[in-house]
Amino acid sequence: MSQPHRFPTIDDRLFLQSVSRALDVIEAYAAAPRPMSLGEIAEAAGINKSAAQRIGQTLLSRGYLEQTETGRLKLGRLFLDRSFDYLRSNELIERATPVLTDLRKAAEERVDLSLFDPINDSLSIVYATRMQSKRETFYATLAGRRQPTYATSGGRACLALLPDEEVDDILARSVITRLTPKTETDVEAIRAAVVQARTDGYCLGVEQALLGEIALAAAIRDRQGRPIGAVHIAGSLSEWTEPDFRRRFAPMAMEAAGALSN
Amino acid sequence: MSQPHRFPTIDDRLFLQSVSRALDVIEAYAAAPRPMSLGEIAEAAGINKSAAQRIGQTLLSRGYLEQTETGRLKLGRLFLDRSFDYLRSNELIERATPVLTDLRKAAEERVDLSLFDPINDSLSIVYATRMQSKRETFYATLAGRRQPTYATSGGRACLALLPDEEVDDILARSVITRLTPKTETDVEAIRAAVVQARTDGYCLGVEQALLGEIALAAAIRDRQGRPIGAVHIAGSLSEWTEPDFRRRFAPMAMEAAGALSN
DNA sequence: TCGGCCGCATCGAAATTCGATATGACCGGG
DNA sequence: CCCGGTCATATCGAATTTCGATGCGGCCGA
Repeated sequence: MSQPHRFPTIDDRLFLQSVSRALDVIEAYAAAPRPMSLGEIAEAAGINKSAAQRIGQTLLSRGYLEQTETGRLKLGRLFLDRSFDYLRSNELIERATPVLTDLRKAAEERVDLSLFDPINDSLSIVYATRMQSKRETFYATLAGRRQPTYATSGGRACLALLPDEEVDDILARSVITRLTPKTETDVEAIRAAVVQARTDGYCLGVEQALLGEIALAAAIRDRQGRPIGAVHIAGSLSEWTEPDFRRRFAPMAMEAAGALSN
Repeated sequence: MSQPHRFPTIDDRLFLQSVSRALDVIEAYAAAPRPMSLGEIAEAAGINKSAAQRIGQTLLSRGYLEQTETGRLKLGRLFLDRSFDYLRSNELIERATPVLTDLRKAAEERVDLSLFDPINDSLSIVYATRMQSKRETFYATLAGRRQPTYATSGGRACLALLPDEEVDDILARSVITRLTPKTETDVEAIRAAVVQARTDGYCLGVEQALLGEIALAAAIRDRQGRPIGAVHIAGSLSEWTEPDFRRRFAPMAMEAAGALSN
């Protein structure tokens, strides 16, 4: 999922190998976040066992890894602390919270804030705030979840704010896979949805990322008019038809996104 | 807040200085999560400017730090990804999500899952899942938030499962400060609340951590009967009297915590 | 009982990291 | 208008720290 982020080119002389390898280790858990032995860590992170041992001990002593009864290593809860620091430091998220709370109350459906992610090549969006409705799947409640830009209403709403070349570039670099049987995989169709979103001011998607889900999002702009994130409203197809959902929630999402734009 | 976690004693030969210093840097943002210059980072993390430069560049190139327009460094959104991995890897959290969703629906108040944290000396609890009710303050919506064990209903409910010596030890090591004007700072009174929770099976606190808030929690036990976390229900004093809140929510919290214990 | 993997430990070699120092840009004040 | 301070960035020789091969005893399943 979160593969190659190494864009700010860096002077090799300033690059700390051991730090980078430590990051490789914690990122190894992204593929399968289960407890691992040193050997497994070494293989998953692409390092030797000695390095895994040193990094493991260091991260363990600092609380970023924890040990199971059998001595295997798993991710430590200190990552929660760091993500808290991040959320707290993000001006948009802080500003968005009361807006989303109101929106959640008015909509009575799940409301999310996602961040557009140029740092990760704009290929994915990250959910930063999630406000549940009645019943939700596990993942739909978790901040930090990533989804491909091309497949989510929020990602498409962000793309709609970019010039055609950039949209084409992002789509070209995207590995388009089916998240659900309904996921649109035809680039032309995705492009059309983006163009539609440009005139509508929001984007609607049906079962694009999750079966049974209808979602609608409006992009949040920065001072230069570039997308920085999106406000999502998501409901169940068992309760909503597409026209009803659109009519009811499009204005709400756009209003919230507008209030957060600047 | 999250100060000295270095308990698993470690063989110095296996300790990676540069990794540890990199962690010092990212933890420096816990004190004040604003963008920092290299000089500020160096001072906050207790390292020299050269080290700050190297670590900064390395973390930047990996996405764990981001750069403002002015070149200052701030926390990167990749911490969201890591916390997602952690949440996803935690068996209790996964198991708790549907239970909490139901509880949230039934209670119509804020519902939280907190983790008791022996790794941090049991001095604090961390919120792992937060399910908002109508209106909430910013921090009350964020996973990763820490609160002192002694001051929260969840922390006290966990303490109630421990033998007296351990309770006394934890309270003795706690730096007791007033989070609100109503925070109980008398150790004897806290101990009494813990004893009360032992017989009640839950713990109730009024404005202990947040003004205007009434909170109630029941502890989750592991197989050995030791506390691993707590289910919280929190409401507003403007809507609830203490007896009503207790009568209505104590059984619900205890049932949920019981279902998650084992 | 054997073989393989486990965590844990050791150690010499040297690559990697260290930290002092330099450069040029920027900013605000005198 | 030109200081003095701080900024990010870059350089470099020294040596500390990291590296990785190797060894140990324990555990588990065959």
